[in-house]
Amino acid sequence: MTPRSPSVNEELRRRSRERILAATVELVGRHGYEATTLGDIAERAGVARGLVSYYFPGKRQLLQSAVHRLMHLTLEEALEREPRTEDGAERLARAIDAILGLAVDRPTLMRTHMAGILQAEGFVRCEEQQRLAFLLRDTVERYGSEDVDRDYPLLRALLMGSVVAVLLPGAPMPVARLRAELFHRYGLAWESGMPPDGGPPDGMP
Amino acid sequence: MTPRSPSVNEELRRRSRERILAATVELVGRHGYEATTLGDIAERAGVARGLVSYYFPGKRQLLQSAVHRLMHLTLEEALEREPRTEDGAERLARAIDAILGLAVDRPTLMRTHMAGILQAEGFVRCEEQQRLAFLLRDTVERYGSEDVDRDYPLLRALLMGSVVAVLLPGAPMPVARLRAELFHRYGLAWESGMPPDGGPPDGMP
Amino acid sequence: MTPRSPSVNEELRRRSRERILAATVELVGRHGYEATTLGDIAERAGVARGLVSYYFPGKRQLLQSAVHRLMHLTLEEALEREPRTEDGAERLARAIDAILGLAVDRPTLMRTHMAGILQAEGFVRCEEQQRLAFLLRDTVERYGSEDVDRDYPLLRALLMGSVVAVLLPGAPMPVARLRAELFHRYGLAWESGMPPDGGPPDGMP
Amino acid sequence: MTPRSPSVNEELRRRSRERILAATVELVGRHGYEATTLGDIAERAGVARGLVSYYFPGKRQLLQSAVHRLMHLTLEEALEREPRTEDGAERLARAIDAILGLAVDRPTLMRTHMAGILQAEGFVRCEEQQRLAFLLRDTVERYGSEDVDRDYPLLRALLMGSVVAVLLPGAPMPVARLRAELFHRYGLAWESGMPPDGGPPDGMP
DNA sequence: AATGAATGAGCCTTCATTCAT
DNA sequence: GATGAATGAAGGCTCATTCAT
Repeated sequence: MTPRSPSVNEELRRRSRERILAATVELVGRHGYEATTLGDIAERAGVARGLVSYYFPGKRQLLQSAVHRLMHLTLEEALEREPRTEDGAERLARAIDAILGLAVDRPTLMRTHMAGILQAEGFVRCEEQQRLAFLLRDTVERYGSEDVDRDYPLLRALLMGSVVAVLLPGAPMPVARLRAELFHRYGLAWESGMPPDGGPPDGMP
Repeated sequence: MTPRSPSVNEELRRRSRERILAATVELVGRHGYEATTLGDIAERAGVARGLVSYYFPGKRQLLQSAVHRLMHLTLEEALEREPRTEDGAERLARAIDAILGLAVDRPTLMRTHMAGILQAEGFVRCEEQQRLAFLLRDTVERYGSEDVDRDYPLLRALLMGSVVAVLLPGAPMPVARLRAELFHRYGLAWESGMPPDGGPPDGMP
Repeated sequence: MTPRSPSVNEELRRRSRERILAATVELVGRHGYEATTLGDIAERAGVARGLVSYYFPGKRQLLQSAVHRLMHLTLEEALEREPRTEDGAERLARAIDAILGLAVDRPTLMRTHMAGILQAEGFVRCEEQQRLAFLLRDTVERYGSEDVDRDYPLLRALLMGSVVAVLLPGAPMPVARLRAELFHRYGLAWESGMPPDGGPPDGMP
Repeated sequence: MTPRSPSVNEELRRRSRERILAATVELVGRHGYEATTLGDIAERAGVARGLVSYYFPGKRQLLQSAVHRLMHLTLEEALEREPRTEDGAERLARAIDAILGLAVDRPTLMRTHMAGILQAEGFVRCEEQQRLAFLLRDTVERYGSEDVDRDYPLLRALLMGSVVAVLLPGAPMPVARLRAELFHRYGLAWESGMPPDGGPPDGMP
């Protein structure tokens, strides 16, 4: 007989949002953007169709939030992985490997994401994007950048361009080669980073 | 009621195709992919709505053909520009500058194009794409590659990734910087290539 | 192997338009505005769903066109009815009876129509409305008005207000009474006009 | 945790209701029916979204209550205005002027209202409507009607029809003219009524 | 009495594509 | 070779309403 307490409401909201974001990553990652409808996402998330529109102002923005959240979580996990390190170079290496790893592990999702942010009006500053940006800026800073406002966009553009190069249909660039170029550019040791999926790819010296 | 001669027919066909392709480049370059309908394109080209679908098997493929044709023409012009040269390095430099120049001159078109080829089913081998590929392979070969089947995809991926990096919404990478990185990678002299729009950008050594 | 001739196209278009308009009058007249969907209308008209939107820029405008067309046809028929007359008063009487007759015969349709033109943006000058206006202006003119630009709006407003009064839910005004007031206002003889459905209603002196 | 006393509860309820009704008049009067959502109204009234539906059984009914309440208040004020009068003709004149005044002062609101009661199921007997009806019946009675059950609906229909004629989009009827016709019909003196906004309009004899 | 997260039916619209001519 | 009327699936979105608290 009493309205729900604010904290309960917040928890309710948070849970619904997360279910929707998770469902989005899953379905778009599997079937692509156009083949996934908001109805599919709602169904998968176990919420009503309208709730998706209630929380996210559009399909594209939803995907943005979902992928940026995934990138943030992945990056965070890589940076905090044991043995935890404070070494700036090591952290940058881990960041690079985390992003490239996403391209390898979830090619459809990342392709869709890249396509999305390239399209007009496709890039929107959502909360999740902000969190990812913060983490990446911090990584650049700890790496020893003297001008983060210059070096962060550079790293971001290089990473995104690399993701595209790796995912290019027809004749993609081998990840190992791109990793090597990026590592070389930033003066990182090959052994750094440690891609979750194992050691150096085949064919690398 | 005399049947048209085959050659006249072919000429008619060629003209219609070209008008459609030109209209596509223009409209998509101005308004983007989704905001441009096949009806708009047909109207602009001065042909009937149905003719567009009659010549091109889909909207996406039409865009592919249109952009690849533009890239091919641009590249060809750069390579044949006076003073014509047979020097492989110079020709590669010109090719890189031509592609980066397109990204700068027609950002919306190139963004749309990149988004298109990233999407599932987005990349189709059309005639125009073949011609572009041939020219680029030739450039790699004359540059001195010993393994064109390895080096051509590499160059292609690097170029496409660079276009994305340059066009990245939010915080793009400066073209000059990217040009420098590519030239350095391929051991090209800064003075090579000669971007049509002038000499080295400010701030570059 | 030759495109359809323009005249054939026009006939095709006219037929589709009319089927849609007729279906609209029928369905909205039976079930009301909100209970009728464009899909229902398309189905009834035997055309594809999209064709309705192709010809009419919106549901409301479609209804406007449909009802104005009906009013025009009804009015025209009343004015041309045998014995045809050139007498201005008689023609005005017929016009008044025709409009009031519509309110009586198709209450739901006319209620919906009145509601439509009262709503914001609800009144749009469509071709059908123009034709109706022309006929009514002509009637006012032949009646002997010295200032049609003043007297036509007056008649129109009186007629529309009368329709509303006749259709007012809860406690409508008897048509006969309203007819009497209008006829008196314009100095028309009770015997004029001749409503199609018979002589003077019961209870009138 | 002490239960609120019944009277306090009632006061709370009354206040919430009134805030909602006021917000409705304001928002619908400004933006129209469709452009106003229950959410907007709740926000403006400073209550929760659900409370509006809790108090009023539907959007249409809410609007009915809101406008009928406004009409009742306006009418009441006109009838009680100093110098207060018991003269039946004078009171009827005031009533007519009050209603026409509303059409002039709040065109969007009254248009919306008329559209609402014309629509199927649009007319609902709410408490506010009852109060308005009572006041108008009383006015008819004091005016000297011998058959209120016949004359009240007549007056009501004439008034509503007049409001429509005045508000007709495209080519409305001048209020002064309509006022004259109504006054003439009921044998009222032009000087009666006294529209709040001043004396007889220009151009009237 | 009041809250607001959640519901979900239903709507209009767009537009690539087809096909008779 | 070309036309354009017609198709019809698909889609995102709004919003009045419900209900647990």
